Amino acid sequence: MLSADKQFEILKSGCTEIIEEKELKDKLALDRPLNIKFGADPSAPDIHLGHIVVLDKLRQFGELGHKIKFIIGDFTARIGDPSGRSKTRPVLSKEQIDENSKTYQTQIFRILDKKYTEVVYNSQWLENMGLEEILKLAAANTVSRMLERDDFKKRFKENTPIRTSEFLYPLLQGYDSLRLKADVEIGGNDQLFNLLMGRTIQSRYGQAPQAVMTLPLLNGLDGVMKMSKSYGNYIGLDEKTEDIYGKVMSVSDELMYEWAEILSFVDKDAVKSLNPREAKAVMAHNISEYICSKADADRARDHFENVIVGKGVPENVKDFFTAEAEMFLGDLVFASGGAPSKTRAKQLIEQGAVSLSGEVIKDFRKKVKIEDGALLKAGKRFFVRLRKEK
RNA sequence: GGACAGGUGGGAGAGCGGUUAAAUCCAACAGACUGUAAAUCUGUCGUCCAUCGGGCUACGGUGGUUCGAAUCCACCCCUGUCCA
Repeated sequence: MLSADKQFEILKSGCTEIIEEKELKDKLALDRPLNIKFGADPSAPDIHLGHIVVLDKLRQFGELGHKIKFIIGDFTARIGDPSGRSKTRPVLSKEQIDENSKTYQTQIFRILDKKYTEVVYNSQWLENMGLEEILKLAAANTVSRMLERDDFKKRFKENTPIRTSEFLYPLLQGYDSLRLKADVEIGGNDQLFNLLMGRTIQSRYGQAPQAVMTLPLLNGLDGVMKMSKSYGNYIGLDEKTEDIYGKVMSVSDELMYEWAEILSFVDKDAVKSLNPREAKAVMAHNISEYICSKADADRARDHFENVIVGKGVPENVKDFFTAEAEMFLGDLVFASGGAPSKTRAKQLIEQGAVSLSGEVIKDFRKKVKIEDGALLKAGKRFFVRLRKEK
């Protein structure tokens, strides 16, 4: 193991806050693998770029020889984490949560190594918790302290509902720390309150409080709200590399610089010195490579330059089979999946977004012959090759 | 338990008997332009049939009043405020 000072130096980089720095140093000096806790809420199945900030930090811990306790909050997901919310989260069914946790795991192990990671479900101890225990736990905090939380305060002020159950969430999360004997818990900036609750609970039960480490939140594609599945402004780990690359390219110049600061694997110097167009391409490549692979990232870049910038045709175009000899263009666009409805197809066509074998057609009622191998394009990104069904 | 306010399209938020598929803003999509799927400008933005145009569905739910309802009435469900 590296010396405590060395470890601390590595771990500290990129953090927003460490509580307390001295405590963390002391723990590292114990010279044993520490229990590093991270809780994930399986209310949405997709891991996105925003999660990577934290996952990357966990990876560092793991590689330094510590043990990652990756909690799937399957039980707490039934309450819904109020953090950073302006609304009560929708409560999920058990089935949905199970489903989500599965996809979750396959995704996290693309970044974390199984050798230092242990996955635990908090339903293991929360499911059969007795009322007596719950009451004891609930006594660990006061209503006014709960209302000090910014998100609760806001909702309270704006008269949006706060369920009593939501008050339990941080307490249960703190209880998780107790059960896992967590030495350190890390999470996003918005988790600060929940993380600190772990310390409170641990102390109350006579356990040494965990050190807390928070990492910056990544703003989503819109550049305004934090990246989140429910806002639809995210880049998912499971997306096609072409889409990941493209989404990064579509980010505003401003957001690009923000991301470059936060994401450790982006070549900051290059991004700062190049012009925005080039800088964004570098960042898009860095991110694609981190999530997928170098080969995929290269392919995505070529695709982008060729198809989007050069208005060319992608290499692998899907086939659309039909037995018809001729069709109305509008129907063709709809049937081939180029538009979600016929009305949409019509609109696309009238806007000049549809072309057949390179020729733009603006008449959605035009009967077009289905020629084997003809290329249909609808909008910037939809391509399909027509095939005659025998 | 009582009094009051409110529930509108992906989100925010107008409308309060017909001229409203429903203002406006945001998001989304398309086109132009460009250094980019940035920015900017223009357009589109329920759905089905129809190349004019015409249906159907839609304003928490169910029923009702009316020639006609998102708009009025009744009951129900949900949310907030104040009082207890």
